[in-house]
Amino acid sequence: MKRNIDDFNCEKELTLSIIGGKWKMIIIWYLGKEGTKRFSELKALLPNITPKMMTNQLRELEADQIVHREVYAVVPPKVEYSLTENGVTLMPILESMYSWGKNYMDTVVDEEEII
Amino acid sequence: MKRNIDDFNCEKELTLSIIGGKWKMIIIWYLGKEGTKRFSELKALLPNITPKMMTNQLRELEADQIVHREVYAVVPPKVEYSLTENGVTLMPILESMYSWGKNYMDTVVDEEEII
DNA sequence: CCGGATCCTGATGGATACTG
DNA sequence: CAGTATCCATCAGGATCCGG
Repeated sequence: MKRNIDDFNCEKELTLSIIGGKWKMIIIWYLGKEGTKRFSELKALLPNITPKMMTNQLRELEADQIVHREVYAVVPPKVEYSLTENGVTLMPILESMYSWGKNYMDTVVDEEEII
Repeated sequence: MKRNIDDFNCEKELTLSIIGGKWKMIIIWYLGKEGTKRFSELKALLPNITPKMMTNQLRELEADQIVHREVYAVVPPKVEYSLTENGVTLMPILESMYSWGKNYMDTVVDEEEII
């Protein structure tokens, strides 16, 4: 993800650019809730994700220092992913978004047309 | 923004789909901080936005019941935008994202290469 | 078993000009 | 003043195949 500092109107946008990817929030969520996961364990939690997208999203989160990637030089290959300290600090925000969305669904969503 | 309920892994994604537009967060932010604004007042606060995008983003926020649109039948035309109660409840999340992003910038961003 | 390389598409956002 | 209309650029996300 190219990121130009001028693209941000303010710090909120930076935050959004980090968690805004299609799968990033659930990845962070699971790593935060369940701790360290191997590539295949994580993939098992995200039924519809392709390996490519997993790699893609994990790499971006790694570049943003949200996720830590630990490679073990063993056969068969073993790679473990976990949250960094920065990543852990995101959890409260995800919690807020979770409960806001939950409440929103109850009060608004079932009144409108969802395709 | 088309929104299919099956696209959401969980409620966080719903929240993201609401605030995730290019300009939505700043719009909500300003309406929350400064209160009711006319179209042109809001546009003046967002230097690089085009009228089309303003309309676009405001209409989506209106459909999601985050923003209220009040039209006055006068000449010249006058339209005022304000946050709904639902919109106001988003402010704490934006505050969190703001301070997280601020802190992140101090601790991480200036260490890495930003193009 | 993990994930890189390549190619492709549709949604999203932008420029510019015009209108009730 | 408060938008529309039209056209176009970009890129995140996905399919598929390949490699260490």
